[in-house]
Amino acid sequence: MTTTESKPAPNFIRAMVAEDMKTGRWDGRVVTRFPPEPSGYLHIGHAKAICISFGIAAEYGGTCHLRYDDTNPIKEEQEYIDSIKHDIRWLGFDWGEHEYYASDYFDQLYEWAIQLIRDGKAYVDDQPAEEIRHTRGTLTTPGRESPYRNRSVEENLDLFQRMKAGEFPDGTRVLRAKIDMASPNMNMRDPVIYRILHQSHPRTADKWCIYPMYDFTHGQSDSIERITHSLCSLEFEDHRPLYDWFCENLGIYHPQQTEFARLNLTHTIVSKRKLNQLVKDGHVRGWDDPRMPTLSGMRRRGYTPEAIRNFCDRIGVTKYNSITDIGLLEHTLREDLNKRSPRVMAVLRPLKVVIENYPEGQVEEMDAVNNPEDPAAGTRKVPFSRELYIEQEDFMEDPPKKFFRLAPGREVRLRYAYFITCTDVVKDDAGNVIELRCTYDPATRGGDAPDGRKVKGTLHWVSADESLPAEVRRYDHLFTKANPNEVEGRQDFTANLNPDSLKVLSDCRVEPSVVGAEAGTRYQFERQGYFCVDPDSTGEKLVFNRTVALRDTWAKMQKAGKV
RNA sequence: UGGCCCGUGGUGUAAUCGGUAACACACCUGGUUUUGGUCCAGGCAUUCCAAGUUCAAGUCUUGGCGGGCCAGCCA
Repeated sequence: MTTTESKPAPNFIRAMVAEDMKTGRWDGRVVTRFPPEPSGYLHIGHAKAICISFGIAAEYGGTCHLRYDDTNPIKEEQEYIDSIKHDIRWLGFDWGEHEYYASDYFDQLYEWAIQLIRDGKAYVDDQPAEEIRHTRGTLTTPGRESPYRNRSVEENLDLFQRMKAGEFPDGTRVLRAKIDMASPNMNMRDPVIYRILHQSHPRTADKWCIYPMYDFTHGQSDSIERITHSLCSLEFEDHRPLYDWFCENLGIYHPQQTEFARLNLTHTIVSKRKLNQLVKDGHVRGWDDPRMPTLSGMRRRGYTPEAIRNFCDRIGVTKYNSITDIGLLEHTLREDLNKRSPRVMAVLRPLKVVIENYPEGQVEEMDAVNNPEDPAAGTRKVPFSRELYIEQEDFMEDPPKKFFRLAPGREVRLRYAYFITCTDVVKDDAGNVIELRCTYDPATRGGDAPDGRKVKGTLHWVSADESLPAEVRRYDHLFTKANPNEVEGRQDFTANLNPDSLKVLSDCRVEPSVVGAEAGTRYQFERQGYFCVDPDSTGEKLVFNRTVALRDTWAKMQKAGKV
């Protein structure tokens, strides 16, 4: 298998790790982690994070842990835990033995909470949520201290233990860190670190009715696992002081958190909440709908892990909030697919062609190259006969100057077969072209004219009788606008959903060589694009997803009005 | 009128201790071609602005301007 694995460009994180290795800051260790919350499916944005954390660890012979940040049982499910593992493996990464769950640390976390209380650095607050919100202050004004802030250690200990014992209903009390209600950083204004949630957990079942918050879990989990470089996205920058505060005040091993910008892609949404909404509201067929930017959707669409990894290597890593052109993703996809996909001929919108001077009942087996990029892929036979199908858009009755395809009186080449000339056009009562009458030149067998005459166009085709029926699902961007969040008035991002993101072509014909192809098999349909077999395929009818179209200079010319 | 972070071509990135802007995508030209694909050649930026330091500034300093994030008992 030929693939193009590009090297990741230098970036500030790599530079930092290289420096740490040089100075021996972590005794030569590199331990990173990928910490998903199992509350949804992984998407292309996660792929970037995965490539960074797993990639850097691998580069330095270190390890990258898979750790589920499962501290909120209200949102988390086993289904997500399973899909996440599957997707990371598919992407090509391996966490080995290092599969962890923050929930495995709940006992330790509880002990640390007790420690903070004993040290006078945490207290139980009886204020309701609204009151806590009110007294937190605003971005420009300091917060007010809770009246419960100075309870005795004994009372705090007692209350916290009773919270754990299930004596209080949800929302009635929380444990807060005692830091600084006047801090300009909202995260430091006595953050809530434990809340009461009488909710069964996918892993710990009903053992707990209090659950630690992210801030009280993440850094400590990193610490327990002796992570060296805790790489996360920019929105956690403001949380780093808190991360550091817990490590310092607990007196535990202290990893380095470093933030980078998350991926934004044009015409795409990468927000778990919004992706969830698309699924729940039925805008797409599920998490693995081929239009979704989820790894499962992209897999079903026909993306290769290599293409995604290459993409991630090329977008770089910075602290700048950028929006990457989805064209780059499509480029790395084509680049990979071009090298590995066997070529095949398929007609998506069939137009019948009858070769009048070709013997009735005769079928010839034409030799076709499987992959011009890979001689080792060999050749195959494609049946040719008197009645064929070509693409409707490959014929024009009154073509513009630069149209190189078939038209009345024009001669073109049928790929790997013969030169044919259109002699007549058959129409229905409505005036639609329903059939072409043509003649062929027997001397051009294989596609070359012995007399050296040239044709401008080469068309793909299938034999009417020998070809197989198929359905093709043609996808376009899920959102019409480059920035789907750009809406007017009260609209939300769904207002930018592309009504033509899925176009089903149900009367397609494919050459017989693909018979029985298994779901996931990829092909290039010559002159059209890359396609893969969808699991919806049946014995009677293959269903294909268009992974990505070939570059189409002709379409571009038409669009630019240069025709 | 708080704090933190960021600002290099249309886009995304690169540029060792300051040394005279590189790569990719996109776009435009042209060439090759039995895929209007691939491939090949060429074109496309005075680094947000303004001062300052320096022989020399994308890199350092100061001041502007612009953008992002933060007021969940989400992560």
